[in-house]
Amino acid sequence: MRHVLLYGLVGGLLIAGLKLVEYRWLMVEHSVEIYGALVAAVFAAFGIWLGLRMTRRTQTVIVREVAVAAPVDFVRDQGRVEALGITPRELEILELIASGMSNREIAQRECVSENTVKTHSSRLFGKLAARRRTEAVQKARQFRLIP
Amino acid sequence: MRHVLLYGLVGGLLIAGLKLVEYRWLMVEHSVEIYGALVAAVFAAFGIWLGLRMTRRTQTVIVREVAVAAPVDFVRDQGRVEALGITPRELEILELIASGMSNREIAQRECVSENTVKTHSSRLFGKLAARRRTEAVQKARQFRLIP
DNA sequence: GGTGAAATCATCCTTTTGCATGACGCCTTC
DNA sequence: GAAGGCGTCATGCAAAAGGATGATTTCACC
Repeated sequence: MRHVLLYGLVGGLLIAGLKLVEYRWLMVEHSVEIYGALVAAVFAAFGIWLGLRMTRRTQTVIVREVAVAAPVDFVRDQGRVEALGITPRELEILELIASGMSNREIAQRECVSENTVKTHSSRLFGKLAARRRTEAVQKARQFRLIP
Repeated sequence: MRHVLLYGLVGGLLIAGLKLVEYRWLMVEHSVEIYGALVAAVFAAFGIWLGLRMTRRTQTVIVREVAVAAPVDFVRDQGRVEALGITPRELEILELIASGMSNREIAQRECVSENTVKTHSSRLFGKLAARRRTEAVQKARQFRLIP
């Protein structure tokens, strides 16, 4: 880390500086205790500063999930789809049923016979354990198969 | 702060300890530089530790609002209800239909005859301009009459 | 005390839906 | 090439749903 190198450098300079101070400038007889205390104080301050510096940017980002009134973009529970063994075609029919169309209308829209639609919806009901289309729609919505 | 007092105390003890070490135990002629480096290292470490300790709780809590599937508390569009002239009873029947029940089941649940349920739903379909219960449910949901 | 909305029930009839069952063609997979 | 999933279509029957119409009761409101 850059700080450590910087720390070492500054430390060395400080020591040298203190030595100079003792030998060249003050020329006073300081006791070793005072000398040590000086060094200690300087380095302690520097350490605290370094510690603060190192931890200053330690911002703990707490992602709090807040219930925001969001137009929940629908995502299909694909796992459930596969778990129930619902085929893509059945899913289409399911959506059309949920939109309120009759079997006949669905048949015309999808260009298949009404019997085919009946077959699909029957299988769908079986897989959803529903006995009516309204129940199928309700359960499908619960299972997040349709919006 | 408690930490500062503790720091001073430990600092004094350390200095005293180092003095003892120098005078009583090792009795070796250490250069002032080494002695200073020792003290510096100890106090620097202590300072860093103290700095870390002091700033540990300085967590900047950033609350990031995340759009989460908010079960938007449903509020019925009472205006629409009145505009369509839908009666409370019809609204009840509508909810039961939307929950996937058959006319017979609704009749039993509400302790009325199946014919009554049929009448209610028929009127409901008329007011909602729906020809099937699934369509009625879809439109009612669009109109925010039901969740 | 009459009026009207709301809820209840009925009857007849049609349409829709649901269930069971079988079959065929097209793919992919083994 | 056999097996199985998927989509397609059919037939027959039973149940459910829906439409039209009329009737009765209750209750609030004028």
